[in-house]
Amino acid sequence: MPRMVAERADTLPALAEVFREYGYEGTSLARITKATGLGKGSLYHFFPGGKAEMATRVLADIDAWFESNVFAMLDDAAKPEDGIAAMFDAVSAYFRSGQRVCLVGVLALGDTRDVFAESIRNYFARWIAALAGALVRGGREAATAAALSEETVAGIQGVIVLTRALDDPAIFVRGIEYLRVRLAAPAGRHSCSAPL
Amino acid sequence: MPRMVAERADTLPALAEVFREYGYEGTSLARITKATGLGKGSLYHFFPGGKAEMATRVLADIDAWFESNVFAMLDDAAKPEDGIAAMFDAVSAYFRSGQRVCLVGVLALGDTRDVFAESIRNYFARWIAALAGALVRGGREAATAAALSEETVAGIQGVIVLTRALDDPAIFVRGIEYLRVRLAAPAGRHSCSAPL
DNA sequence: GTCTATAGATCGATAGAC
DNA sequence: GTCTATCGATCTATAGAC
Repeated sequence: MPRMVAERADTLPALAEVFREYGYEGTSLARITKATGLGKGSLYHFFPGGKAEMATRVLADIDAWFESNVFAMLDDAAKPEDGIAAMFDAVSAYFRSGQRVCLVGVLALGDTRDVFAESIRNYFARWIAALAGALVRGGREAATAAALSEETVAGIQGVIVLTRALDDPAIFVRGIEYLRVRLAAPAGRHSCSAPL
Repeated sequence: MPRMVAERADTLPALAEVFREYGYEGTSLARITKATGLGKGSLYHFFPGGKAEMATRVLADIDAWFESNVFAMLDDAAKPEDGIAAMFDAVSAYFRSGQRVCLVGVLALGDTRDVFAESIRNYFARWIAALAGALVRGGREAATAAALSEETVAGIQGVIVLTRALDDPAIFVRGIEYLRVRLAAPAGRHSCSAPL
């Protein structure tokens, strides 16, 4: 039977939401105690390294989620196009049509980038590599797959920014749909006429 | 003869750099005094509204720069493809191949988004509209131009994020080149085979 | 384990001398 | 105009009662 009392891992989703909303510098311990319902004593019991450790553990938690729900599908789907479709579905749900921000991207833009550099790099490099692998198994040339996967992952980050900037989830939906169609386009050249 | 003593406008570039590097919450007055060389007294003389006014004026300054160096070229270039080429050149130089971050994008992701909502919205909406206008004059259909311009502006934001995340300016260069080629592709359909 | 109290530093902002 | 001094609030982090 799961404990009602929080374990450290139970606090991570709430923590992640605070970091996403306020960024690293904007996330104060006061906001964290409010979001988690835990006092500072408990927080420092779970995370002796303080705020930096909280963010590190959140990043690891996010990475694990993507590993299970996105990267693994790209690696293991019997039909690579199914894995790619699953990726877009998972991403659309995870980012709530662009109303939820990518914490890894937020940290990449900030001045604390160096502190979390390895986590940030691994997350994006793993994502790009997994997508490129699926594209290669789907018949693309290696160079084309590498370029397409890089552009797709960047494109997802871009539509999140633009969706937030214009406060219009339709931008996210259109952008993801465009990226989806582009990857599904018949192989041969870098990109082909997309029916948009 | 220009005064050696700083006017308010003279402080804006240094201010912008601090906000870019540290975000809004991460930008302290201590960092601002260090970057501008001005004491708090002078800063509050120039910006009675404090940090919020500093950020607002910086946003207006950025918007003016893009208006002169990007949007106007898109609007007024005799040949629209020249305006688009000028846009990519200006953007590549401005963002220093992705090593410099887009402050408007950073603010769009943060929790202070609401405070600067109008500036953020105007910046991106103006950019997308100007680019779409150039594409239409270049022979694209209105709907295609609207979609392409939205995807291009999002794509630029995305490659900035990814370049910072992987700390590799080559990603920015490749991404911009891809976007450039895509917009230059012959009209007719949404996108065409790009020679990448 | 979880809390309250609080330390010590830094925050944004103001006052007043010059 | 620009500075220093300083305010009260808030920050991260710690200490110690329970």
